[in-house]
Amino acid sequence: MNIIFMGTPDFSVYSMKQLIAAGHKIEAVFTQPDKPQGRKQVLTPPPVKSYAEEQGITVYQPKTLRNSDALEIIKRYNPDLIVVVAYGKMLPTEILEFPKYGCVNVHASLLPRHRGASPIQWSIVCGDNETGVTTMLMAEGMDTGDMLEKVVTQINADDNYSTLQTRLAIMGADLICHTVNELEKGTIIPQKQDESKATKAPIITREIGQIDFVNRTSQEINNLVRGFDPWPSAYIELDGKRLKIYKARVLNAESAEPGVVIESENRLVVACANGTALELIEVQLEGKNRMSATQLLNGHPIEKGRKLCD
RNA sequence: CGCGGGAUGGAGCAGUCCGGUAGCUCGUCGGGCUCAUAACCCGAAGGUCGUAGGUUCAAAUCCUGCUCCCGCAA
Repeated sequence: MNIIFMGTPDFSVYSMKQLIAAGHKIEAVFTQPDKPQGRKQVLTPPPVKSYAEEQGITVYQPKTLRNSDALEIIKRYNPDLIVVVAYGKMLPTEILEFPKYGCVNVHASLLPRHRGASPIQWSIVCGDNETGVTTMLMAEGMDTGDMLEKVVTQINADDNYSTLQTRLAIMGADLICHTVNELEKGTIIPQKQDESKATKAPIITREIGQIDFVNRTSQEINNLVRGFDPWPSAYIELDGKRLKIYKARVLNAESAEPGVVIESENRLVVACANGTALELIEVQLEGKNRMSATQLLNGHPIEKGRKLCD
């Protein structure tokens, strides 16, 4: 098949590579414009662009697809199919309807659960036991298209955003290749999404990572820690500085006021809601490197009984 | 030149404003206590204070250049 590929982050590169390996011809690539990144604010190309250039594929980085320019480009290539993987822009109807086989999206959740920009993080934060990848025929709404194929994976206790993202990217790459082949053969019957079961996975912002010991159980907080590792990470305020939490452990119920430090000698344990408690294991203080809670306590003693959360 | 924090024995920090014999918590090693211990007690080793230069009788500390790490921002 002749394909136009649209995607931006590393997650997308997996699918793109696999499609090429499967013998599909990627005619052109659409990706987000280069953005300033890092401490020096250097203009950096998205991973998909770097890979496309390696492969000698033409790259387009329009600010928007909602004008005639984008449609003209696509008409010129006359693709059989457009594959969209974490592109980060909505496609207008004219583009959605143009290719012979339509536009297929790879979405990193089991739709209709977690529609939106950050399905992987939210699946962990919400405490889901399983998640997966869904391919769908794109429609106008946000991830509302008819579903084509799904694969499922368990979310393990030691999964974090990073590990799950990599696993889903690999699964997604295999799935999209399979879906494309099946589409070509015409053997898939698209299935409508059950609107009543739809949930949203809005884009992640830093503030969502703020830990609330008072109103959340240690299990919920640990999910937040895992879902936001390594970015943007769950955090608390400590002496006016931000303390990121990268690794924690859920402990048995303790009868203590939520938000209070109940152990601070060799390890750091904080009481949470509903009689639960969380041991902070790996942390990072603003301006410092990542360290164990024990190391933190060596240099920054924290009194037992202190309240860490308002 | 986007804003900001930092570099001090193996680890995490204090000391820097107000120059003058480098300290704390841990780790390591040796000894003791104990049925035993990751617990406790006693003792020891280990630092050209990131780097280059300057000021000074004297610099971790003041001044200047450089390198590296990190937070914000994405």
